[in-house]
Amino acid sequence: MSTARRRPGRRGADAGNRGKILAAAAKRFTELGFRATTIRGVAADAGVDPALVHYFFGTKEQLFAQAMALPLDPGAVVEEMLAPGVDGVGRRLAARLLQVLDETAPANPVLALIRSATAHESAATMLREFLTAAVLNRITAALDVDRAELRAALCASQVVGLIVAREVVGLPALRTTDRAVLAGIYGDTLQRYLTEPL
Amino acid sequence: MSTARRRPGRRGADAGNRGKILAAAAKRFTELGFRATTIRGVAADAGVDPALVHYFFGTKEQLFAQAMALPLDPGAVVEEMLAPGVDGVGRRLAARLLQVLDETAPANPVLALIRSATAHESAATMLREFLTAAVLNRITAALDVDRAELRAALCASQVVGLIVAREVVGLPALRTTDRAVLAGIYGDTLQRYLTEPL
DNA sequence: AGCAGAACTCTACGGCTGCTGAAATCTTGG
DNA sequence: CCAAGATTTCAGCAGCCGTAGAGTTCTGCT
Repeated sequence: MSTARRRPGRRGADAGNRGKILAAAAKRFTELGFRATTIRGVAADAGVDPALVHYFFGTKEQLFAQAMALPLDPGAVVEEMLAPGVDGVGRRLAARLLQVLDETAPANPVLALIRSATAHESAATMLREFLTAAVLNRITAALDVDRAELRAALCASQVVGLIVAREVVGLPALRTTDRAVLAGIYGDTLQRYLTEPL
Repeated sequence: MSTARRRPGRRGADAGNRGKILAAAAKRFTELGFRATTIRGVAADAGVDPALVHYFFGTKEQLFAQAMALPLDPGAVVEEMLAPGVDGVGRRLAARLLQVLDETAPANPVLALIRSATAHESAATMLREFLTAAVLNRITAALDVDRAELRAALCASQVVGLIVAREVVGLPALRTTDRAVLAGIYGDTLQRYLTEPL
């Protein structure tokens, strides 16, 4: 039994294999990071020959860039955080982050970048640019405070730490404690990093 | 030229290859994490045949455990943090952490565990136990506060975040800002997590 | 209808990995 | 001084990996 090999050649009009590959790649990259993700594994998830992955997306690095590009679109979130004004922006950030962590666990794209940044320099760069330029610098710029870059970095360090401590290290207290309580605690920290005198 | 292969057989009485292998393994594990470290690479650093690594330490996982066990001995540090009393314990923790990060960069053992925890479950467990049981729980226990486990986890999240943001992501502001300033900011956060009402 | 090209699979190459068994060499105890 | 044991290298197995090239089948245009 078993192999049941499929014949080569073009499939039906809307095979959608390109999309399946992209989805499978995003999933595996987010859960395993760059290095531990294999083209063969992605292809297996998508029900496709590994060579097809290469045919559509080129090298593994190009696949990574394309699979990770889509899930990261923080523009709308930033607007939403800033809309109600400066007061409580830290709290809103923390609450939103915890919500997203719960909803997307364990396949959070930022977590994917963190995992990959370990062994893959370009992922570290993607993550650095995403954290600062795409999210936090926008917030600090809108708040018009001094030492904006430092404030953004402080926030990033607490955000990253929360993600890693919860999802990678798996500290139990961060999983069991009520989300609203955590949002309050971390919100105070972020608010201080953003607007209080340093 | 080159190969200049060495003949097999026992070396001089105090070849010390076992120690060389252990040191090379610790270095590579700390800089690259578990997965990206190869036995062959460790052997090359130690100037030794890869098979000798297996002869001394068994599997790669056993080598990891033995190479990482030594650098993590936080007992004395904890005593030192608590000695002057509760006031300013957060500040002392932050200052000490930043100092150690500077001195050991980029080969910090905790960073090694973080890198490895990505792809290696036992490293995640080691890190979790090290962070909570070996360090932070001792502090919270000595402070006699409520919600000790949560407080320890909060501190761990900020500590881990600082390490990752600085050493893995490489946020510039965290490298250029004066160490004392950072120690003050993070010290306040840790102090709040440890002793303030939540 | 016919043809260009897109989609798809097969096979395979070269390289790297952890790990093993055997042989070679040295040290040490008797 | 010789046997037993410790250390060290060699050679290689089996298994992954990313990637390339050639061949097969289907779609869409004319």
